[in-house]
Amino acid sequence: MTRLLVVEDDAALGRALAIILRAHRYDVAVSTTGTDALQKAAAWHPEVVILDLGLPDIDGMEVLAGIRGWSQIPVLVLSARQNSEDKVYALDAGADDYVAKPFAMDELLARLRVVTRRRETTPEDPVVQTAAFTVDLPRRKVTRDGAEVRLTPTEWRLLEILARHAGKVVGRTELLRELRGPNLAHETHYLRVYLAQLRAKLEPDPAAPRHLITEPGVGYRLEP
Amino acid sequence: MTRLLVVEDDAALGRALAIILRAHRYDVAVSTTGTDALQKAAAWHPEVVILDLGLPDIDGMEVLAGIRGWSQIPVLVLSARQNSEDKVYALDAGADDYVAKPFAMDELLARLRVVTRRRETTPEDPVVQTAAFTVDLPRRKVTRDGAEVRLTPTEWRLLEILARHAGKVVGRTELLRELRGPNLAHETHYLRVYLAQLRAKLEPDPAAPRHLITEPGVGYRLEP
DNA sequence: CGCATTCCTGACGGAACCCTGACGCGAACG
DNA sequence: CGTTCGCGTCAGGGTTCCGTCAGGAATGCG
Repeated sequence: MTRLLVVEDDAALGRALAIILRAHRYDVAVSTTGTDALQKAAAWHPEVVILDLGLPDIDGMEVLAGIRGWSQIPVLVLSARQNSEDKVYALDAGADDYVAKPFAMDELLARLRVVTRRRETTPEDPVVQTAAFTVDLPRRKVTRDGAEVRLTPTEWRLLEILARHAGKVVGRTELLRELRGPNLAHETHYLRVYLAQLRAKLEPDPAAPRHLITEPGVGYRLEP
Repeated sequence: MTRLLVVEDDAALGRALAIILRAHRYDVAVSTTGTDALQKAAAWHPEVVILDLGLPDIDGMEVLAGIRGWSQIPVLVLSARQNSEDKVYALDAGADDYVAKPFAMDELLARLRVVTRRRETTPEDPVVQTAAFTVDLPRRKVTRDGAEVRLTPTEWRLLEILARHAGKVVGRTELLRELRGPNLAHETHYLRVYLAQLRAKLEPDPAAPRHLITEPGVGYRLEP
């Protein structure tokens, strides 16, 4: 769930927003003051901030500046001011969007999706580690004792599948389907050859594998 | 200068926009039809698109979909429709912002700065360095041993994409989509030729590349 | 209109890789 | 005790993939 910080001094509106946003599967926290907002932003690390500029203690623009001082998280500004001057000021100060009140809820939700969509396209980096080697899936790299290991495309795809199911057994037919398509899902010999190649490149003692383990009669398993 | 494509069927408004935007140091091209917009987007590779939804030939939403089919460049939608329904539809279809007509020019410029700002900050470091050469993305320059290296436009675009994903592998199809559009995403030979040209200009020993590395069967990678 | 640069395609050599076959070994089983 | 089955190892032919060179087409510039 996406963590979302709502900064809104109007308690009724804040509660309403929180309810609707939670219904749309956001993990919502609400601040009613600027100081609390800055504190929550630093401590809770929300992934998006909805910021109403009208706050009781400090100016909303200062809250924005305070956040931008150390973070690039998306900030969507909400304000009663409609003149373009204020919009320009907020947008140039680092806001990712500006919605004037009164606003349509579905539009706010859509604009929220826009700013969060950008983060999602940057996939997280799942890295699988074992005692002997490290598999970096997004970078498509395998390192052993700090040095990069060169793998052929097929070797990599095989290791990738095992790494995605790290710790679990992957059936032979499933592996072969991914590697060679559904028609040749019974050529188990093919797997043995490539498993041997992977072990030769990655295992300290290829004859006694500790991480690329075969489950007799079933398939193979990558043990972290 | 930031390349900016304005898609606007109203010739007078299009010209006015172009003049103002050029005064703000954008490199502007104008399309008055949807087909021309799609063609220009693929051929000219603008960095931002301003898209009016009301077009004479094809629906503006289809233009948006056409661009989103192969590129993630920011698209700022301009429309006379004010109801939130249309806004939600466009935003969810991949638009980065939605400005309703009539609009204040300074607000449009501010929102333009927002979407371009994001592009500039996406790479962690806008300057990618290797042991042999330096790629300065904002200045569009490559230096090697202190001297600037002259690159052709295509060579630069290729290097730019690799630099944006520095350290990570970029798939062949992704590279070709960015370079030549979605239809020719299988001409891998084209990539080999240009990679060779880049290596000849940048690598100390082009026969044994250390930074412009090929990942067999997958794509290429720029190693810092 | 002529020149220069750049873009793109084709042909070719070489290297890397994929896949298959043959064989050895140990365990399970009758 | 012999057979069978599954697994691992080694090696080699065929093929794919990559890099290089070259040249015509297209484009931009003076």
